[in-house]
Amino acid sequence: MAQTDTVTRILDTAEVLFAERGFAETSLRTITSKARVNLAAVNYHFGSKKALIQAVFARYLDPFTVRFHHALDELEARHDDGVIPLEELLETMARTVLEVPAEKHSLKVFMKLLGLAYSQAQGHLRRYIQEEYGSVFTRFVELVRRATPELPDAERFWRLHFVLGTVIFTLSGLDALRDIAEKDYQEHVSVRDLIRRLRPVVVAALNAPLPPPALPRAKAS
Amino acid sequence: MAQTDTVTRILDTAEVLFAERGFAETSLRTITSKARVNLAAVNYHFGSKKALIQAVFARYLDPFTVRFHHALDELEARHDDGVIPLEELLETMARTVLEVPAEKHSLKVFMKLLGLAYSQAQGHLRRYIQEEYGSVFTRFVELVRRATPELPDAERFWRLHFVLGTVIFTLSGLDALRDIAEKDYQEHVSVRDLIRRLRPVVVAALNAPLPPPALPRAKAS
DNA sequence: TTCCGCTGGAAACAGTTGTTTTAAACATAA
DNA sequence: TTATGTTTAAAACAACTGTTTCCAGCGGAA
Repeated sequence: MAQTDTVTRILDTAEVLFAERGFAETSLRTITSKARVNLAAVNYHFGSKKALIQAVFARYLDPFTVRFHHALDELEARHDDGVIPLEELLETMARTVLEVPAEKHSLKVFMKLLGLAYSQAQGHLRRYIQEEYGSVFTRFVELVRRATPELPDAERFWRLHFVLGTVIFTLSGLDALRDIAEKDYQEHVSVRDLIRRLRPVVVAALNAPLPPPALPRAKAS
Repeated sequence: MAQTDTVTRILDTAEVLFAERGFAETSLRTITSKARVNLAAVNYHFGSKKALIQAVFARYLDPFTVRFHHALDELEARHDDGVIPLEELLETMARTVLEVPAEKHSLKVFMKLLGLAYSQAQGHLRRYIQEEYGSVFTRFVELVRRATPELPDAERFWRLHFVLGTVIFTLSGLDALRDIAEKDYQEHVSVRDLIRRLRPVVVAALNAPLPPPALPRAKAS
């Protein structure tokens, strides 16, 4: 069982280093030396650095999508009118996100990786995630649509991305923010605390009054 | 005046490339060849790649802080009780952010750079921005504090970062999101449209009801 | 004119990158 | 035993990185 050891040791080391420094700033030599495996092992087991990056994500996202689909199945079964209250949807998503990394890995690392996936160039990664895991997101959006029928489609689209930004930004920059917060307010902040604070804000954001209609752009003066 | 030409040509090219690919993924050779200047010009005029990166930010942030301080001065002068309504504060900030890049450069690039500054490792950049421009942010936070006296300090701290995440995330990923939105909703979205949509959401987020008090963490079962 | 500081061009520097190849060791299973 | 798939070791590969050096040209000042 030495083979599994090598693969998981590479993944464990790589995800931490990627989360700390980003993808381009982390060399294979740094990973393999810290993981105490041979340099060639990465290309042997994964094929390339790109594939390694995708594998790191897959290890989180595969169990997440499975669990999230299951959770949504149960939720839909409990509401036979097909309409699930917004709070329950958000609650379910939060619970699933919390559960998955808790099994073996750090939630902090997971969120930081998600943040990187959005901000780093790495076109192949965005494409990979979209193609591989886009369907869960689509399903979730459709359920949110039924839960907020009064919201115009375009408005809901944007607001979902607004709150997505809030969550990813906050949780992926958690370490730096936590340092500031603890220094200024002498208060320890766990991820669960943060989610507790996040919930009313997200609900309020989605239920905010509609913006005034767009005015035709006036000639600049 | 050939010297200024070279410097600004480097900056103009660098900011676009940085925004598109990130810092580590953009080599000096790519910049200098696209800008049609000599490779050595970067180290000659700026000293190093790090300094180039900081110079790119300074070109945006220097005029921004000046204008923002002025705008806040005027705002404080108009409210002699020292309390400025939250909506006015947000409105002023949005206007200033919109004005600065409009002079010469693209707002999209500016926001993407801000997003990179947060997510990319680049410790030197965060330190530089914090030391160089932290005071404007501190002033703004203090004004927000007076505008929302009912909010506990820690709660306001976190909510400000929540909305900061929303804005940076949305505006820095604008291109990708716009593509999806236009395909699905046949609606063109300008940055000003987005800010119009953003306003009620941000206000609602800051004014959301307080979360329930934290429960002591139960032993996992 | 001569001189000097600034700018630009081309080349070279030294180091790192991802990847591949060679080889030898190792375990497990047919 | 003979295979088979893993793992390590060491080295080399070609490409690319940021940085530095050397030298030619330039403008304006003496």
